Amino acid sequence: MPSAIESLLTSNIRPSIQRMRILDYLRQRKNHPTVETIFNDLAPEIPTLSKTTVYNTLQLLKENGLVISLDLGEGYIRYDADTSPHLHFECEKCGGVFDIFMAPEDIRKKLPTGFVLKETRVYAFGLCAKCAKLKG
Amino acid sequence: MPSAIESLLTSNIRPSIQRMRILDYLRQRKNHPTVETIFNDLAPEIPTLSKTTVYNTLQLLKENGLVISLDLGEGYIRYDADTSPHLHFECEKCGGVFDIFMAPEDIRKKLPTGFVLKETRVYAFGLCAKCAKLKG
DNA sequence: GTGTCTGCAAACGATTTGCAAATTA
DNA sequence: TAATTTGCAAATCGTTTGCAGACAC
Repeated sequence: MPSAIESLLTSNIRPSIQRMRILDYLRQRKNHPTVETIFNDLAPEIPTLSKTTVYNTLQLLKENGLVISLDLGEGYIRYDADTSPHLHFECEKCGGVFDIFMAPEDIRKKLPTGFVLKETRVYAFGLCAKCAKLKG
Repeated sequence: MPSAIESLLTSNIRPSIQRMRILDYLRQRKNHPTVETIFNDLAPEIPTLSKTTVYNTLQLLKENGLVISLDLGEGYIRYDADTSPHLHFECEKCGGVFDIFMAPEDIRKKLPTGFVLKETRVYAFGLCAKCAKLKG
């Protein structure tokens, strides 16, 4: 995995402090954070940071394939620096989002004749192992 | 398939004109309409209809399992009176949403030990057969 | 210096909420 | 008439946009 600055330069993105830190943050914390979370966590070390910059940067990173976005119907969008094909499992109890490495290509076979698959979004909801045990 | 009024009465929902027409509309047009579409199409025949009532009714129908909702990340929610397990294929060209009858249960086998699957949302994006042919 | 980036403030738009009038049992 | 339903208007909130100042090459 190339460093954040290397990844940005490869995509011809100017490696500003804000962009490097946001990409680094997403690569370190793999818990699919929201704009709100990213902003709150980085604001202390970048006091002048604005949410607009977080939005702008995430859109830029997404356009360049450095991150993907998840819309689990919560009313906001989560971001993930792991761009490999995998699906997301949201625990309905703790709200945690877990990565499940199944090939979404399995869906391709089921498509009607002539359809062309470009992207799949597979979201699963339920309980993670921890919460399933605790459940009364 | 019971009639709209029968389905409402079975769920102990008062069968108002608005509720019957909205449920009927969803059962007839299987194109996964939005609140906007439903409102615009029904407003001529129910001149006093408000969007609030469409929102209220859809929420009520959803809570009673008479419809399901789809969030394809478009910024608004679509509704579907077909509550049988199936996935949705959105054509990136015409925007149409097609039903694909694959068992989402296939995902269950891939979950880590201890995880409990409650719901799956499988969305596929690409081109429908018609648009794939037209594509230059 | 010229173009890009940042960030404040305002705008946007789908959805939700408050509440009074209308409807139904 | 008492409980429910409707629908207007305002509020909400994540996200987008306009633009002026800050920064980089």
